[in-house]
Amino acid sequence: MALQKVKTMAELATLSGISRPSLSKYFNDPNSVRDSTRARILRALEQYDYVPNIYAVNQNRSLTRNIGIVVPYLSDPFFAEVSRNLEPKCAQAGFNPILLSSFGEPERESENLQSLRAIKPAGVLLAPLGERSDREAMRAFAKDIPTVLFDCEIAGMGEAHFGSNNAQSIGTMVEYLCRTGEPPAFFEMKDAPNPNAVQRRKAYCAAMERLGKEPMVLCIEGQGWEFERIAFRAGERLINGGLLPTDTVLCSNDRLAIGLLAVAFELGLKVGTGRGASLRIAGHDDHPFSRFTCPALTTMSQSYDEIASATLNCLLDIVDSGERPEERHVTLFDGTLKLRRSA
Amino acid sequence: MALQKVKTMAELATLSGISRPSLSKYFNDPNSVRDSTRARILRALEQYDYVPNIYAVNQNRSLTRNIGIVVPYLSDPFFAEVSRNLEPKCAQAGFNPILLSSFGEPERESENLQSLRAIKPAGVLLAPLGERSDREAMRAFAKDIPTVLFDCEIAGMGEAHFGSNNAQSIGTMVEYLCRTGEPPAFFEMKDAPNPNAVQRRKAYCAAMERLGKEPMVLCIEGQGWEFERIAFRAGERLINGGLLPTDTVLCSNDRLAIGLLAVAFELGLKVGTGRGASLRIAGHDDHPFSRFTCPALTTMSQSYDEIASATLNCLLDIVDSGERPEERHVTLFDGTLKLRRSA
DNA sequence: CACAAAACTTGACGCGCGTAAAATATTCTG
DNA sequence: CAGAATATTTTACGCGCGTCAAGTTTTGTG
Repeated sequence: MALQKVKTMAELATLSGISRPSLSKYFNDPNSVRDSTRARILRALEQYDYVPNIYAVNQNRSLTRNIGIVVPYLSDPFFAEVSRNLEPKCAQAGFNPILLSSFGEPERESENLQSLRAIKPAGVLLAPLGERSDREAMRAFAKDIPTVLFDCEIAGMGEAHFGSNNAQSIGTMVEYLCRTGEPPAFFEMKDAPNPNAVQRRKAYCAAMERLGKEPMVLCIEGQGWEFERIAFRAGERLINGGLLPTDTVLCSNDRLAIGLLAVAFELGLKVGTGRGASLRIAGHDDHPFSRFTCPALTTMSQSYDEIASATLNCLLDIVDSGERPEERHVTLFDGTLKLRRSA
Repeated sequence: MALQKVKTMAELATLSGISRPSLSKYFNDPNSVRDSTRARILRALEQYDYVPNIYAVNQNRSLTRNIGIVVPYLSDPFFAEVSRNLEPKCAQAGFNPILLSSFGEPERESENLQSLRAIKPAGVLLAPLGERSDREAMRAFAKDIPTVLFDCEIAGMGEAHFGSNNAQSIGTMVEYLCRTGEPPAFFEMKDAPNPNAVQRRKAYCAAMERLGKEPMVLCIEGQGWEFERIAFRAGERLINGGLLPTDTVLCSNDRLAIGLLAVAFELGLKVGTGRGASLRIAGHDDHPFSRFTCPALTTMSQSYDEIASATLNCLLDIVDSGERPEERHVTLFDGTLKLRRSA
């Protein structure tokens, strides 16, 4: 703790007897100097408290060691979890993650990209808001700075995309629900803020038709990201009005399912598969709270970790190689069925 | 969109006919130049696409316009909400918020403070992990950089503290529960990671004694931040073992209550105040999900917004004035009772 | 209109570090 | 151990901007 503070590299150079360019090389890549030199530097760093001034460093580098991470909503456990996975991995690769949330607002998303520009990041991991995103601004951004999309796909945007295989996961769920009871209706928001929702509806319809059933889509009104509340209100109308076409509802995502479960409970409907139950509800995403709903929610889990890792690795490859891939790759991960009590 | 990109201030100076020092003054504080000059600069900025290089700017400033925000857990809706409130307010005050989450790990918290050091922020808003925080490192940090604590108090640390008035809020809840039914037992984690928990237990005991009741503390085992799961397991044992001393349980926070509600449901216990209900459960925090639990959770709400604003304003005052306050102020906000169905 | 005060321009230096070129030292090869 | 190959040191410049000092212009006052 009694380390002597050293402010500049030049000072450290005179104190340690190592030339400043060598120190500079070392801090840019410790392996770029000879073993013996690295040992000497490490010894010096044990003795003196020196950290390179990041502002001076970045001023002279066209590419910084920053990686921007832009997500639509930090409160959403999916993105909180993804960012948690991402941070240490960035750090380990020698990059500095900068986390920005758009809080569901397209203006905020554009601002985030704008402020990232000022930071000159080596690359950006972007989960776009979706339909409401300013595509033009985003495209311009992705052209200047290597950008990899995850979660939400926007065709042709960025160097690659990583997300969940909605066709597979919704298909699996529909197949399960049909096998074990009445075929499900599909519960979704009309103005879905996210292309995943559209893909999931299509996957639902395709799966139903494949199984020879008539698709039943319950398209509810509602704006914004307060999914639970929107689902609660709509569910109230549907249940009270006797408008549910079947006793099984597959929700486009867990947060809608949580709202629907809440209103079913409040209205005295027993949800589940056992005797006495009059409604089955299933979700999609394996939201952290879904195992604590009443009853616990049957859902499709996506591997947060897998998606996060793959996205980051893709970006790191691009950054390290210094060249953008010619082809844009799309990688989708299969979900797995989480069988719980609600369906 | 056809704006000509201008890279340096000098270039902008020659193009616009305004001297570079004047431009520099303008970018540091638009009001520091004469109205007519400002108008000319603004006109130039409409014509040319210029943004000061933040690295060059910050290199020459001892105090940057960055504000660090360090929270224990971003997945936790309280902090997600606080950070959402904070971001635009920082931006409006001309500061750049940098959000860092410690993900419940003390090492990560120390690393976050360390990396903030490198960024030389004007100030930091810090919600410490609590007991497990590295106090020595934190104190050293707070000595170097103006730091204001929120949510979790650590005596004497930082310039000020803003949090919730646990004595008032728990007192209010205990009083309500006693008035409307059996006196509550208090459900909490044994190794609470946060001083708020300790304060809440004390507040509970004090309130019970004030009302002439015997405090009943249910102290459950469990480590980490997976509160729902911990509460679920412990609740299972308590309920199955018939170990609940009363039909009313006040949980130290909503996430514990959510776990307890889930297990009560699973075990077939009816929770609520109506006839047929055999258990009342109350929480604390007004977690965003608490209105969608089954039944909806009665809890104490804290004003996220108020706490966030007050904390930031305090820091901005310190930063703007450039002087640390002599006295350390502690401000606690009262909670309000959210009466729902669970108690 | 004269004069002082305020704002501006010109010119110059420094911040801490990346990086290039040339000279010197070290390590490796046979 | 000689010679080549590789690392390091020395020296020097530039990055884009903050900021200072001196001189010039503009503004406001009586």
